[in-house]
Amino acid sequence: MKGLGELERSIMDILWAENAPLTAREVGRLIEDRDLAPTTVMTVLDRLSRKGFLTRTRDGRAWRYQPAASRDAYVAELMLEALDMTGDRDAALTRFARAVSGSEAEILLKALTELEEE
Amino acid sequence: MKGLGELERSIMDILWAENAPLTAREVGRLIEDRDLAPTTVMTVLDRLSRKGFLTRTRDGRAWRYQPAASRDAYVAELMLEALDMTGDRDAALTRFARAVSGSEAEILLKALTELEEE
DNA sequence: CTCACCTCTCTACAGGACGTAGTACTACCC
DNA sequence: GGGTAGTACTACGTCCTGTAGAGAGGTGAG
Repeated sequence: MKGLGELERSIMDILWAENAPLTAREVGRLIEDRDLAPTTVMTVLDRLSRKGFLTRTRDGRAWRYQPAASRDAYVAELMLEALDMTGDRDAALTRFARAVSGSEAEILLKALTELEEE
Repeated sequence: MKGLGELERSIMDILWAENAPLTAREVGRLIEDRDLAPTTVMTVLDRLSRKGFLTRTRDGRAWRYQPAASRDAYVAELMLEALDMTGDRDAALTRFARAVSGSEAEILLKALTELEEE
């Protein structure tokens, strides 16, 4: 999986936040801070769907875009990818476990113990 | 933190594997597969140290390079960085926990419970 | 019907990162 | 003193990303 650029991520953030599939125009409207040309938004949406991050379906002559995967799935995949980079996964995992803050450690712990119970 | 290119990562891998600081020539000798010009290796080592991934110290006229952080630390940091990207860290963590394979889940679990005991 | 407009697709371009390497200069060994 | 090793500086092609214009084709208002 490739990483995302800054604008690409902003746009993914918008689509992840929204629950409905959006058109390019709607996405453009939701990026207030930057004053982007409509074609810019379209181009980025197009690239994102070509990269597999977005799915699009026709709505009249417009496309509606929506994330192919949830943000959580994306983040988890990034984390696994990082983990794959190391020779010693155990060491990396241990270090990671120590680095997460307390409340998050609890979340992890809970998710893991639930797994075991299944 | 920025990501690494492919050659950059190969070189980091070599330096992470070796325990001693290496010179450019030594690194070059350890990359057999590719037939790289010595200057290529030097350039990449230089960029890596400028990016903060390597530390270098003089050894006569040559530089000796060594990783600024362990690979595990790097991997853990990448994972945390991915985690920072999400709005809902708990969801991402939960998903991550489900995605790691059984033996790794145990490693994580162990590291986490050890944390609690401290 | 016609014109303004929306949306699409295609094409383009600049800047940065990275892989790759040459050149020029210095210091050292034999 | 010439080959060797090492450095610093410069360079260039490629790919990715941000950014956007041009042109085509449908669509609603008047």
